[in-house]
Amino acid sequence: MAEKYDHKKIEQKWREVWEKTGINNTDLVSKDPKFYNLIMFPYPSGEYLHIGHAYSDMGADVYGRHKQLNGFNVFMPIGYDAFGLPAENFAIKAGVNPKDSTASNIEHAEKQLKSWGCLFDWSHKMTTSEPSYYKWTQWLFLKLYEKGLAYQKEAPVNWCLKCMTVLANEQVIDGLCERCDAEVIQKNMKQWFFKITDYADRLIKDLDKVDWPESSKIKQKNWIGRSEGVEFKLKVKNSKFRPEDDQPLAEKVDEDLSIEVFTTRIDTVYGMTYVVLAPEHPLVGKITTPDQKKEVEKYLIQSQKLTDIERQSLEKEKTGVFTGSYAINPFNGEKVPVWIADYVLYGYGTGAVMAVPAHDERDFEFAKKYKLPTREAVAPYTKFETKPDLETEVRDLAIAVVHNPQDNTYLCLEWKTTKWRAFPSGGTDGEDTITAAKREVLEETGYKNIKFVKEFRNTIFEEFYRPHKNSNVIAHSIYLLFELENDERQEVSEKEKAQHEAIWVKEKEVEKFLNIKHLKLFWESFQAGEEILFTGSGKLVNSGEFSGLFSEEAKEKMADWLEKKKVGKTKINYRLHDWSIGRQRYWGDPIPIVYCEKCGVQPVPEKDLPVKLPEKIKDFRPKGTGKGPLASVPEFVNTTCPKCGGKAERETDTMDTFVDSSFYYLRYPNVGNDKEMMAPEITKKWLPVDMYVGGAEHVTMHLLYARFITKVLHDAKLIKFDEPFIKLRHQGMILGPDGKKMSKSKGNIIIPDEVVREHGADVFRTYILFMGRFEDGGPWNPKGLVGVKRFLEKVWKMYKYFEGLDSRLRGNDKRGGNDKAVGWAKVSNAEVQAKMARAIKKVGEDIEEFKFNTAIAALMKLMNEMSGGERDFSARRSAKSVGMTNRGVSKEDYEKLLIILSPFAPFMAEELWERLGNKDSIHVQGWPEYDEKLIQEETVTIAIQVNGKVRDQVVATVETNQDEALELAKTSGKIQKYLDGKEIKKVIYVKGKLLSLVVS
RNA sequence: GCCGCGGUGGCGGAACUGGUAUACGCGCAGCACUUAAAAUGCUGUGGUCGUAAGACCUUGCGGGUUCGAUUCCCGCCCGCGGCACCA
Repeated sequence: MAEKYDHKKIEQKWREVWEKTGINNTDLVSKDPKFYNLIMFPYPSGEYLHIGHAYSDMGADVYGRHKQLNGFNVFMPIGYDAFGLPAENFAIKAGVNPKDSTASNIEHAEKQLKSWGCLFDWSHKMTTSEPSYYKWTQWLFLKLYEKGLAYQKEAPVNWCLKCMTVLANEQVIDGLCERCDAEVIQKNMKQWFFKITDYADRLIKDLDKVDWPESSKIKQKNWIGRSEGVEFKLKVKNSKFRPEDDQPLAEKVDEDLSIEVFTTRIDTVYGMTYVVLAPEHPLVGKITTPDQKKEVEKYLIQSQKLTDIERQSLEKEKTGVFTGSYAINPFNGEKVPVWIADYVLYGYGTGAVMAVPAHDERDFEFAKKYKLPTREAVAPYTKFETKPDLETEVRDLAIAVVHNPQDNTYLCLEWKTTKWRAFPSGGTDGEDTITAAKREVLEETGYKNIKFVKEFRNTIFEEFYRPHKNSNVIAHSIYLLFELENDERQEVSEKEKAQHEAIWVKEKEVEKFLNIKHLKLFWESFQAGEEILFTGSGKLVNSGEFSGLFSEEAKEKMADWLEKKKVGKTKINYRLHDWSIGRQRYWGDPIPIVYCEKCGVQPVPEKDLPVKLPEKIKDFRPKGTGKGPLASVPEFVNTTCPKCGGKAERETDTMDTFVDSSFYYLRYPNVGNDKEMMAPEITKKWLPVDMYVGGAEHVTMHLLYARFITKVLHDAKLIKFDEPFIKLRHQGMILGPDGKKMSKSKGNIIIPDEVVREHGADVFRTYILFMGRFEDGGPWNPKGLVGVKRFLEKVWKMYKYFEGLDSRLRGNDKRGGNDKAVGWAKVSNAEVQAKMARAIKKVGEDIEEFKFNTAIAALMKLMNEMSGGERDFSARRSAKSVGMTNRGVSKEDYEKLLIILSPFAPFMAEELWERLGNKDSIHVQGWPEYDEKLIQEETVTIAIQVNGKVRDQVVATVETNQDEALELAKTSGKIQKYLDGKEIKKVIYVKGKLLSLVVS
């Protein structure tokens, strides 16, 4: 029988059989060890499910199937995230009700999903836009409301001009709406928020508990953006104050007015030369002096006009205006001007900052533009190699940087013994630095005529060992630039000569060999004579009682100081904002709140849930009035107060879709339960999720929200765990055949439906996972797919040998009579057994690590080993017709191959399994066992290296020891050639791997 | 700018904990089968030089550590993703 592999027929057949037998419907109460294998549920927004969905689901499915073969009761549920802006926007465009378009989109998605051969349990399907689901979304809202975690506040929110709704920060990309790319502006509105910031610390800390990609953990940490610092108050001199006034400070201080600032660099506070308020800061009006009023108002109007995109654009030059007032630095009592500038954000910290231009890039830039002074407070400190036993002296050091303008080189000393290089330098010992430097140059190098150019004004500390003095020094280094006037030199003393040599070094080399980190940093500024900016940590200077401390220590002491003086305290700030969840749109869960004239804000009682979204609504399009379309449905809006029974109105905002998806994984095992959101027993058994697979783009949104909600429910004692997803893996992106991101305009889209139709799901699955690393994705190559197809067809063809195996042994060589050597033996030969064992191990381990590409490579290799190899002429006739020879493979071997292939090609494996005469499904078999002993190769090839290069290979056993290996090596003619007349100085032996000989 | 990931044959990509770089697949070449083509199978395939044996070179670039580096360290270049005036 030469039946061709017909994927359409086979896949259709098994889809029906599996659906009928319900093989993938998980029995949630059965006792097997459970495995909750979850994919991010699809969002049926109108486009077909794209190749990315297929990639993710297929990878997760292979993993799940492997778990199933290893005895786990695998639950792989499926559902639809159906509410929200994209679905609604799609409906508006199509001119239909979102309910209808969503239904038809789901219908198509379902067909696609079912064609992929995944373990989806359709009996637990759910859709977030159905009342049976969103009842629990509303229930969740009430829980948060109860705990004070859902609240309303007037706040500047992101407002999409096109979608005409509020967006969460996470949904604003580069100042544009994530979904429609329209401009997003800031608007002040009363909004519903979830207090995710209360959980910020735990959301960071608990990342340690989960097995997630490290990069995703880092992304979440950065997104939350915790920063430790201090908040402190600066008193403001009242508005009548003039800088020209020279009154005692105390008299001028307005005790009631103070500016609170937040900083993470309190160690630089002595470098503060001005203070900046954000334009929206409430103090702006109070402290602006009459003569600055005009200017300030002009500036405020001007900055309001800017959109967020413009304001945040880095190219934009910083602008600001002086208020006329001054603030007092509590540390030194100094008065510094207060400015207004829009580079300070009102939404972060206190909306005001202390400006330290010497140590902050933004302040530096601003100060430069407005000619504000700069003051150094922290000096760089570098520790080079020192000798621990020696004493360390502290001294001022004059360092001479002598430039030769003739050839643009610099004068350096190279120590003879250590090759240590440095500029000529010497202690000043109270002497004038220029004189000291000149003297050192003369003594050490002999150059007589050098001209002083300038001194580098920043302090630099360096700690190092001086070979010429055999001592350690902490140097307060003063760099001086000289120019060489002429070559005139005097004789250098013998003592100096013996130690080092004067050399001229090219400009580029200077930075390189001196390896003086901080000088390098400043080299350009130094040459240009510019002021420098140092943003690192170091040793404090010009900082009163704190001078001499290192930054870290100073931060603590200064915070203590502030606390003692009661003007400040340590404070932790987050970039993360509370989650704005209200949407002025139709297609979402109504927020279960009513407003009563008498009782105020009232939550809808649990028993009245769900608050149904009215289905018959004339116009569901957004109005842009700040209120959602539900506001124009009186039957919805008008209700009675749950408390007093009086007249009341419903909240007309709907919830952000991310609320729906923040708990869906909890709901899956509870589908059908309309009494409670989570039944304790089943929830305890199935959660948390064991493996979660989905795109990395959800790290800062969905995954963060889901973790937050899980923690809230944990704290409410509704669940025992506080992390929802134990393991997380991301799929990479599948690119078009041209290596570019797939897009309609580029015309490089691969449609999953077409791949299934043309090649079948098995080829699709196997190819897409073979392409490259799962987390990397890569370009889709139709030619590469051919290779995978060939491989599967080979597996298919092999079946012919086993057809009717029970009645007659295949391949019995009728002519030669030597069935063992050439035929399909009943008992497979040892070689095949060993290769099989290795493949079983490798494929299993690789799937476990999501290394599907190498697992498939191992399967291909096994197939080649089982079918290819030496030419078998006795079987030639069959080799011709079926395209392969053989190596003595038994039916059992073939079955094992099918089992380990089945996660990748579930349809074909099932079909062949059945054809071999098996009654039950291949997918409920056990992962084949193998004998560990067979894994070990008994003979190994040992590489022989001579002086690091492989020169020959010898065959040995795993047991071969170093001496034996050496003997073997010596017998090799190739090796002898290299050993001839030489002495073996060193032998390194890695058992079973290589022998490395060092000869000379 | 900051954070993260990556750079390996003609191409997609392998490589344990520092131990024979290029597994597996594509492509290409030769052979077999065929009247022929396709399909299939077998063999070969990093580069340069060489008739050959072989030699030398090779994991983005430049240094370093090591008997030995794709792997570790230092300094760069390029690509991708995220954040972006967060004080």
